[in-house]
Amino acid sequence: MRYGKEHKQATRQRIIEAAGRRFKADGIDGSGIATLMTDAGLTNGAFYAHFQSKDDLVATAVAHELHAQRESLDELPPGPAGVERLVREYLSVQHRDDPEHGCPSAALLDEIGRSADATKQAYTDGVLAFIGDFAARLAPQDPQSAHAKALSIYAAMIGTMQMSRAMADRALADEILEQGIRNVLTLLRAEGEASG
Amino acid sequence: MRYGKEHKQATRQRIIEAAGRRFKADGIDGSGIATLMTDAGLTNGAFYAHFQSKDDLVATAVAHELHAQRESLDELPPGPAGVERLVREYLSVQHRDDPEHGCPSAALLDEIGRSADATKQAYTDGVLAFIGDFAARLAPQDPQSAHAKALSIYAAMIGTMQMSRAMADRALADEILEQGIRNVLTLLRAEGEASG
DNA sequence: TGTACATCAGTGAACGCGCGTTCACTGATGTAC
DNA sequence: TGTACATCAGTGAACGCGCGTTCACTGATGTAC
Repeated sequence: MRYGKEHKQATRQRIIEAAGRRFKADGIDGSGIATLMTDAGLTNGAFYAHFQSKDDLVATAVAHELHAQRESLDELPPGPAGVERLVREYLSVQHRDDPEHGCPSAALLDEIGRSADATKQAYTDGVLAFIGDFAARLAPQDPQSAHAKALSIYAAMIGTMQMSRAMADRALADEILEQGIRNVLTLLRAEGEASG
Repeated sequence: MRYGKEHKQATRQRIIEAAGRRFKADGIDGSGIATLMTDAGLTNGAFYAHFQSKDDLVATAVAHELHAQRESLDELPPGPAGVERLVREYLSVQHRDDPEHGCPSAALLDEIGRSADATKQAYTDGVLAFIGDFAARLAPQDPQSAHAKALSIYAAMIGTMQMSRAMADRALADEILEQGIRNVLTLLRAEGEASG
């Protein structure tokens, strides 16, 4: 099996994307190398031709997930309508019931806090870039002062989503999302309080 | 070794409390039975005299952790000063750097969302009781309408703490806590918006 | 154009280890006489 | 009061299994001649 130059890069990318999904679905500790490689259509042995270790893949996948989340901002309409749509999509039943395709922070944040330095560094870099873009949408004329507000809103959405996912009762879980939407929209409309 | 009637109950309680701390420090998936039992001063074999399975202990420990968090509310002074102290203690550097003795939701919420039904049920019951007491502190004359506000604030604090713990840079992590305090105090002072 | 060879992405078995769980056993204590 | 026995919380070795990681090997393709 000898392939063109792009082939290995494409395989690596396939592993990263499959791993991102699997991590979000089953957790980092809950996802083994053999499963991750099967997801990518390969066998376990090939893993170490692409990554130094599981930690290496985790950091890479976390960076990729946040990059994708950041890019998804580009698909929103400009202005407050776009931000409101983001909030409603984030705190939706669809997102809650499909963590595999959802926010990496909502799925993995407490585990990332216990991870190796490289993973925390990848998360830190990724979240700062995401929050930067998010702040630019909140206040295009003064994104810097909107940074704190963007971060508060992101943190609130993460906590709310995790709480909804942890509920044993579906009606209650739905209610938490609805209250979360109202709460975040209130935060959005409030001017400046959290940006000091 | 034959002991009095209280002995076995006391041992069980010791396992539950040690497990709560270990889970919060290393995660649920990251804590093995042998380690948990060593923490409690026992050997692995004794575990199944106290619990049906690891899942059984997880559900029991989660319930215990939320009960303890609820009881910690009793130590606060009454009125808004007590609530503000809660927020400042929750979003403190001490709490961030000592997850072992901290909030179970901040340490474990995404993992609980992926756990067995019994664990989610224990979490649901525990969090409702905690939020009920918290709401009573927010609005002693109308705790029911404060329920949504209490939940929003708790979710925001959880997300903020997890975010701070995931930062690779300590100054940035500290800043997130400070911004979180300002944000939550603003939410507290806002009247009614999130309680519809 | 046809053949021989080098490359190297991917295979699959194996490594030692810790996992959750089971079980035959121990031995300090409470009870019976 | 002293001895024999029953109890049962706790021990520690073992179970099969999946973990992260290593490695000798395969075999399709690109290159050299």
